[in-house]
Amino acid sequence: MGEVFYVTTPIYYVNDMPHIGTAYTTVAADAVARYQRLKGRRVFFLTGTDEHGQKVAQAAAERNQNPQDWADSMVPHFKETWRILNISNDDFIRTTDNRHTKVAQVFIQKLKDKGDIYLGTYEGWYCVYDESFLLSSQIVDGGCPECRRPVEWVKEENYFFRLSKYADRVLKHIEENPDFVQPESRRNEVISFIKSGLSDQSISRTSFTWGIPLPFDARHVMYVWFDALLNYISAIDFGSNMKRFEEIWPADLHLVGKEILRFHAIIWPAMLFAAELPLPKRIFAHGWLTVEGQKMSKSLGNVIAPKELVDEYGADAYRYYFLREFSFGIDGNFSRRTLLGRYNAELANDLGNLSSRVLTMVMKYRDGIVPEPKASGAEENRLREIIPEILAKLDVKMAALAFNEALSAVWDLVHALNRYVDVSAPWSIASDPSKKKELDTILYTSLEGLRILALLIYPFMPETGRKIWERTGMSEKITQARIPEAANWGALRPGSKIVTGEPLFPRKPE
RNA sequence: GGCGGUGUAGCUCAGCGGUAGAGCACACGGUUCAUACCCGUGGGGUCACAGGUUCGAAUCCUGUCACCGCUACCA
Repeated sequence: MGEVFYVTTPIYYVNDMPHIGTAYTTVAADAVARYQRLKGRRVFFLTGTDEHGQKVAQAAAERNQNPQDWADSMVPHFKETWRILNISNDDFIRTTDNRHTKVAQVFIQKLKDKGDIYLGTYEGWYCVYDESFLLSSQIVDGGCPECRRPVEWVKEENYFFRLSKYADRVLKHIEENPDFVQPESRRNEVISFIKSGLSDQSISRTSFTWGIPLPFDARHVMYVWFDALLNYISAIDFGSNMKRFEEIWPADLHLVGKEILRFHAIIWPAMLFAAELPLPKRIFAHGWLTVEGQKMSKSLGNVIAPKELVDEYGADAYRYYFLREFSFGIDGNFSRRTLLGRYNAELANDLGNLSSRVLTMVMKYRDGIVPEPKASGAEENRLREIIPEILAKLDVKMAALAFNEALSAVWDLVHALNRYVDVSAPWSIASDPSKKKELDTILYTSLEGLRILALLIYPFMPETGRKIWERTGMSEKITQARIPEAANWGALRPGSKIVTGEPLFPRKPE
């Protein structure tokens, strides 16, 4: 079971356009997926959209559209955003897909048959926007404590899921598996929340119809969260192709924002226990992004679309910035100043310039032909020795989802290469025929270092990794390369032809 | 109110019992292959504050202040 490395993003709610917060999760998931593929794992990387619920129905009604048309019109914005960010998802699930609604119905029927779902009545306050029931004590100034919108008094018949029945099992699982919910601070919050007592969850609605009908009572539609969580199994053919399902499930990693951790860490495991399915191996809640020190919100008008930044900096610089600047588990602040600063200092000056200077010298001194290296000296050995260390560190940091530290480790190689070139000073011996072998060795070593660097960069910046790889004269595709083998010294063949090109990251004015 | 976290160089943060660290910014030196880039060196911190434990505390304990998260409750 679960031979495939299965990584997921949340499915994004179609009422909002994708923004840098949405993309943050997806970019991180993509780096994980690409890194695992680079290591030779079979990977299944899933993202998608969450399309049911009252909010969608209302948004559609405001535009005189039916909900399906409205959702259909929103989905391309997500797909396009993932395309321009070079996201390598293997599938895109929509909760309005037939394959999803079928699975959701099969799943809920199974729980009903088991007696884990019962009919009850709810009377109380309800926030339409958040689709959540509220205690009167939670009401703040007559509004929802979360979104501040007015609340409604409702009385309706609902089906309930016996969450309370599984509370102890979920708690035990979280306590016995320290890696199940991360980071630790979030795990502690989840534990204390469960300990404070869980009540059964209302999982159906009758006040509107935009949802998946309950197979055992067509007057009800499924509560949007119950529906949404099931995307993780509907996309991999639960119930219809169990062979495939078992190859992929359980998920190795659910990446979520901190605001939806509770659904993933409590309700989802309880649902899986009820269905007698294995639990995901790990749920990681990342932090939120502020923009120039302020919470990102429509009312403040500071919501940033990824496209805006990609148009200016390119997809790879975008990806690099968001993975390098922030510590994944905690909140971070996006600012134009730090984006520009990292772009110029780390991408243009450090990496781009390194690539230029090495390739230019090979072109200039050896007509673009990869030279045959001779005996390694102390500086060559020093450079070569750090590569296994960096590989090891990269692996540890990627396992911890510490993308910023992983990239920092990769940049150790960038700096080491720049230092190597300086110390070796190939330009000082370029015109001395008696130093030909020495120059050959320096140029080969620089190129080979650059080639390996391309490989390590690839999960984070796929286009840049590919370009550098090809420019160093590698004819094999980087997509076929695997670490650690491809990171072994000496794969670059003397006699190959290197390629120069436009600067990878042209410096931008401050 | 309860539980938890954070407070370290101008900025962002790492360190979490053994002589204060990184990157950026700043200053100086080297170099000229390269995207006016790279490499090296340096200045800069009573590690929030006050007590305590210890041979020794940024690191452990207690208290205070500030900010943050989760949660509860009163009106």
